Amino acid sequence: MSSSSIQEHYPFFLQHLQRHIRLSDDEKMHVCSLLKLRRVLPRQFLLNAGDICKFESFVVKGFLRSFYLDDQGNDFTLHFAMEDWWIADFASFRENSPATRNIVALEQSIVLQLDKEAIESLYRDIPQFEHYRRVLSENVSVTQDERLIKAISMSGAERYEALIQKYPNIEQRLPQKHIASYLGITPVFLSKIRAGKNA
Amino acid sequence: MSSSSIQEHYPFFLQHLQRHIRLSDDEKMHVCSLLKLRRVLPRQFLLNAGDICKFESFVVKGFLRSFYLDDQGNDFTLHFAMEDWWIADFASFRENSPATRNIVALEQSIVLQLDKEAIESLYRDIPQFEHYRRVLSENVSVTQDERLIKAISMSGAERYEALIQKYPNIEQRLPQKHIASYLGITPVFLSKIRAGKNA
DNA sequence: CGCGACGTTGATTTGCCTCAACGATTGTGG
DNA sequence: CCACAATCGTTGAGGCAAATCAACGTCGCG
Repeated sequence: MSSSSIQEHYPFFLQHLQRHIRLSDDEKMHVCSLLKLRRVLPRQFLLNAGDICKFESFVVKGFLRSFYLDDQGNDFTLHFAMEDWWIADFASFRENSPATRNIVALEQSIVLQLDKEAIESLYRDIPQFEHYRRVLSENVSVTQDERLIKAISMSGAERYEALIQKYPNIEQRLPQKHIASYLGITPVFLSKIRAGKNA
Repeated sequence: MSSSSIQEHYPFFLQHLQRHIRLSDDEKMHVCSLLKLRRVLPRQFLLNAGDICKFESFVVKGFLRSFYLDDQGNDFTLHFAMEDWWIADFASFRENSPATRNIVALEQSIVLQLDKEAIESLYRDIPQFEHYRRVLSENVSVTQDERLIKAISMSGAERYEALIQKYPNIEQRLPQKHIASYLGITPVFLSKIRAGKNA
């Protein structure tokens, strides 16, 4: 049934790349040749905390979540990733250190993966690639910064408002408890926020 | 008195750069020729919210703080910068948009500045520079990520502990109210945390 | 059908804030 | 050089936002 080949996902990936850099046909082929296809089912883990994160994963289809479990078992959602996003434990990936986060699929998903060797070879062979990664990383920094301001300066209800403002359809794709853990509040409290809104 | 010239600070800056990339003598000269020296006195602003951030500033000496003021006048410390660090409103710098943060000197400080034009010319002339910036930006992302985890998952007291663990001498250089606003708590509450510790 | 995951709602507790008053220190002008 | 104001940290009283605990209804699934 779903035995589609990796090639059919190249255009989507290249479209993403070309929003940042311009590549020759040879270069496009080269990049694509390094990609690995991986399918994950709902609830399946792409990365377990403690393991070393060997891949960065570009989401072609689906929805994933990275989260941190503290010693008491509390679940903190760190990031989501949907189509056109990358996800990984970047600290673990860079340092070859044990991951502090888990990554799990919420929906059946398809990702394209690059390992460290592949990325480093791309830095060598395609100068533009370093530029692409630099810009991407700067985007992440800026986004993180905004999120930090929100975490510190806004109330739970305000953060919820800001989130559904930014991602209006996130409530369709994501159970409330994960939205809550992303916002840094309990599901119970999120439920009360939502109840208050419709009063 | 303190009419030292910019040249005397080149070695410190180059030492920093060379921790990341290797440059020829010509390239070193070129980079340095683009730097602008700026001195700031305690309480003097390097950037006002609303203005466009025209420079990224590398701290040669001193201590600076970036902070966000919300509509009610609450002061949230976003970042510090001491010797060997960069500071700027990176979102404003990249987009030429009005800054959302202020940057102010806490001590008499000396910074070396690069404007956008300089940085873009360095991307053109020194391929290594893109690498340097990519790595730097990744470092920022990872650090931010850690801070976000802490903000969401730890109590005020725990965050305080983690901070003085990481920067043991920060209490000497920084008034408590700024530490508090960095941690996302009130100075009053920080004082009580500290009182509790010595019990 | 019955079990487990999820969301809701209410009662209670707690972490942190606000407000206010008080020393200690610093800086400033007479 | 002293007097005064301003800033900073501390401490206590009271309040609010959000957590915890617990009970209940709903839904999807074995």
